[in-house]
Amino acid sequence: MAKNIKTRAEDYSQWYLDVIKAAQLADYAPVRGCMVIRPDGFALWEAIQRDLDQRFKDTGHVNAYFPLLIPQSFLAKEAQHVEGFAMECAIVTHHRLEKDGKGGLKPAGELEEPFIIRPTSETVIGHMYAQWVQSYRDLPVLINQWCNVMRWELRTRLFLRTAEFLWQEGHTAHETQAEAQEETLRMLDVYADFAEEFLAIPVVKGRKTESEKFPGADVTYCIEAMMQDGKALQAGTSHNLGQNFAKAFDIKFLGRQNVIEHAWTTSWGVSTRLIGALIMAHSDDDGLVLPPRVAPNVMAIIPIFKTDDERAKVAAFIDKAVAALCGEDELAAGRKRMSAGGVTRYFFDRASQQSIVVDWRDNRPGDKQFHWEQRGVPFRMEVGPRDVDSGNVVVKRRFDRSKETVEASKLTPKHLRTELEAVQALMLEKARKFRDENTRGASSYDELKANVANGGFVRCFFHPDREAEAKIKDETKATVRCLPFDAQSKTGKCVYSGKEGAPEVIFAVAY
RNA sequence: CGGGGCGUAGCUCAGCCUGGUAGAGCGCCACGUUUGGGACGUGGAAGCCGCAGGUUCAAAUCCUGUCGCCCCGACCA
Repeated sequence: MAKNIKTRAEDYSQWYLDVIKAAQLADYAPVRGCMVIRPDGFALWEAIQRDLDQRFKDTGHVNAYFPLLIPQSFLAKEAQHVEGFAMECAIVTHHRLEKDGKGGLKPAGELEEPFIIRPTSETVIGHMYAQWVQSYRDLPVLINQWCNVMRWELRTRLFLRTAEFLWQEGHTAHETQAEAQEETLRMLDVYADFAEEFLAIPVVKGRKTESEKFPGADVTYCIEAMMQDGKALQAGTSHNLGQNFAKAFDIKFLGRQNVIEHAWTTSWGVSTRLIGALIMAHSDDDGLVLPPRVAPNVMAIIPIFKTDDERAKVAAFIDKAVAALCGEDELAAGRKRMSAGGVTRYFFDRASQQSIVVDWRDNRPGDKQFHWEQRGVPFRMEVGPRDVDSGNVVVKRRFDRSKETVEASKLTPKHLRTELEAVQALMLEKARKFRDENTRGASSYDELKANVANGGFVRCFFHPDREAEAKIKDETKATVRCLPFDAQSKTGKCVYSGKEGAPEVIFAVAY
């Protein structure tokens, strides 16, 4: 048992924080609510970026960058938007610092119009699109940006909700409502596929209720995931903004019929919150467990030796194994590479930047086992004199802690890839099974209350209604996570009002 | 922003009530013995006791303010 990690049963919140700390994913910053994403945490974000970015490009999008600061007046141009975000904006009111005469500094020039630090970029992007779009021939505009945003949240949690966070926000403008809707759903599918295929997190696609939708959107779609404590986590959103922002920012074009029309826009985003989801969906009481596709290191090799002779023998064996897995060129390149603290790194796959590490640190083997285990590395391989003599090695699988003795000659890239893919599939399957087992129904309000208290998702019929939702949240802590797509045709008797014709919804306590 | 807990070495914490030389375990460094799942011994480095005021001959300790963290709410990706 890990001595630096509380168990999930003991204290789930503490477990989450302990896992992050043990795996060195993030640290608290000196500024309230902000975090430092450490290299091992940032590598996860880079992996997410690489895969998602390709999916965006594959669907025709391009990247650009818009500024961090937004004129305060922009926010006010869309009524719902300002209402949704005003409360959580950080504002820049001054520029320059000057000496305050007491050995310190004070802000000097007050700005004529304050800037807000972007909480999201619909407004500034809308402003620019208005200038770029003149004709229907300029449409669609399909731009994404990777950036940071800031929301002055009252209560923060590493990765799940920090004041500043990293995300991507896609912003598109279209000629017709139908095209915008198609785009909104296309990107929701991109997110859902990504979550399942890459992060091994099963998600429910659905639509948000009026009270949960994005401020300024006509309709918001989302993917919802279940964490191991049964709580829901919104893992991504895609908004059809209708003509709301186009009207607020004058995104107009001359249409095919020679009349001026407003564009139809969408926006969609996922954030570093996904790293929180990754941790809470898969990790265990021993620490981080990473789905192989996300893992920066796919295998850690732990040499075992006593004497210099043994060390040389083991090193030669490991070199052969690395050459077989990563290639001779990479073995040579890896030897020349600077290595931090005795851990040498060899790229197993240059495209995904995933590597195999050899832990030559001057620690005991047991320490190294725990080290890589807590960091979620999918496979660990011990190589000692006994293994060199027998030609077999023991490969340990992080996902289920199983061990396998493998003939060294079978350690080929193909073999490792097959093993990695097998774990990827098993992890998705396990998470899906957990979610399904923790999804219940309810035919009455009492049953809804009882099942929500059990944790997990509750699928039931319900007429979305701002007041009823607020009341239910008050009484059960649960909110409508979405109206799931996979149940849209069915209607039934509302658990709250008793009225017929209610759509199916998912209730859950959410992060 | 409301309620609760807490800021003392890199980490976890004791000391505070009753003011008077700054402590432990883990980690870190050196050396030795070790090394197939978190080793042991010896020696060592390491702290403006969160920050700012106040009371006092004297403050980690008492008082005021402030900042931050964790948990529970409200808000939210």
